[in-house]
Amino acid sequence: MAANRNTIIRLSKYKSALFRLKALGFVKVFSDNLGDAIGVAPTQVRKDFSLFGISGSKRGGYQIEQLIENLNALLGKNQTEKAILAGIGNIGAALLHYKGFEKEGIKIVAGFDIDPSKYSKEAPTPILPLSEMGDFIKEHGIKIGIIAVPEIAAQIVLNAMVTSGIKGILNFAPLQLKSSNDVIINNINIELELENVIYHVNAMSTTEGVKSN
Amino acid sequence: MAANRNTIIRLSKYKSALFRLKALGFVKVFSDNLGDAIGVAPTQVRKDFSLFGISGSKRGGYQIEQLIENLNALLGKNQTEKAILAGIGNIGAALLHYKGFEKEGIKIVAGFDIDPSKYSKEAPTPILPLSEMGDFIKEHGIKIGIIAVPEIAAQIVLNAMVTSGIKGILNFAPLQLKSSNDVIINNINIELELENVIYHVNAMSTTEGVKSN
DNA sequence: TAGATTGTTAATCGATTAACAATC
DNA sequence: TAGATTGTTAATCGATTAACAATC
Repeated sequence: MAANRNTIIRLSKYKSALFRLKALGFVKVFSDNLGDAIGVAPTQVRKDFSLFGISGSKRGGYQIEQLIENLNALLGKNQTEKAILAGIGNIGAALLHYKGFEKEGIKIVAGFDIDPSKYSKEAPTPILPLSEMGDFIKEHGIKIGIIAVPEIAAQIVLNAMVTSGIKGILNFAPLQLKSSNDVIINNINIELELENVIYHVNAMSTTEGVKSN
Repeated sequence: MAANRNTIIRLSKYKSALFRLKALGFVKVFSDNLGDAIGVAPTQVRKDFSLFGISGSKRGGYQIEQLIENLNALLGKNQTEKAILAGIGNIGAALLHYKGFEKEGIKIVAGFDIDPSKYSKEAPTPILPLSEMGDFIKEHGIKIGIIAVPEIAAQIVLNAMVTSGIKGILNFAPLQLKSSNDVIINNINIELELENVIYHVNAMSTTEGVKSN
């Protein structure tokens, strides 16, 4: 009934699809089109919108422009969201330079690491000692943290973030992090996702007759 | 009933937890412990195992060593799995150097890009022209591909992979890729996951009374 | 108007959890 | 044996989908 994780993920997907449609010059859209675009049933689309009080017109579908505005308001994309990043290793450095965040209104305002050779206080996005992270979070009122430190350090970094006021975390360390339930943690475990692909590929080739080879 | 995505993800998580328990010197484990470890109900654990014919002993729980073996066999982790990577940008380069795959028996055997300055045929993991990807896949019988190219190139790269025989894909380009249903595609959309965290943080602070601030 | 599409209620489906007999 | 834990069936829960009245 409520706004569960999958519902929100779908809202974000609708928004991406709407931007693409808008870029193509479309002005209105039907639940049918939008369903096709993100691979769900049209009823699902209408149900999702109705859940958040977004309505279209009975015969004319939804106005794309207005729908985007509604979704932006809902997803909190009307102001830029500041985030910090802990761990400037492989993944961390990639995230730091990742272009995709900007268009979603997300800005990584600082990175933190324990390795002094990584520090660069004058960079556009400064890299600072991990020991300064807590103060930085408090001083700038940051709510969102990204964890890209090694597995062994992840829980400690998490605790430091939460203690200083972080409320939402995207975690790339390959373990299930735990915290009190007034903190949102979203775990992205790349190994696990790849392992999952491999499983399904192998399962497929054994179940449904081996092809070619 | 069948082995859906979430079930497999849980199996992988059990396996990680079991490795940790084993490292701590434990020999056997109960569904209760394992449930705690990955945050699910003990019944869920037993159900999952029973689904794959993994059984314990009525009074003594499960032998960790044996359980790991069972899970490895199931998840196809008994032999190394070869994968290729398309797109050596921020994310691609990070994945190329990512240490986590090795311990899961996954090896990226080659990277591909269109930028000649990225090529390095002699590197331990060679970076080759994207145009050679198809032949490489066929020649080495690769089944798993990772896509880390820009959004605009993703569908083309996907098609090239599938045409050459790739059966499973982990996609980091921020769009929902589509293919025939004998190809497994697992989309990791980092922006979307972060946006999701932000939504829930904002939703929380408005619903459950703003705290401190 | 007739036709098409929304919005919502009811039905279905699938996954999780509870209950409990079997048994170590 | 008594107590604890598995394995599985039945119940519950939640999310998706179908159906259809309202209406543009």
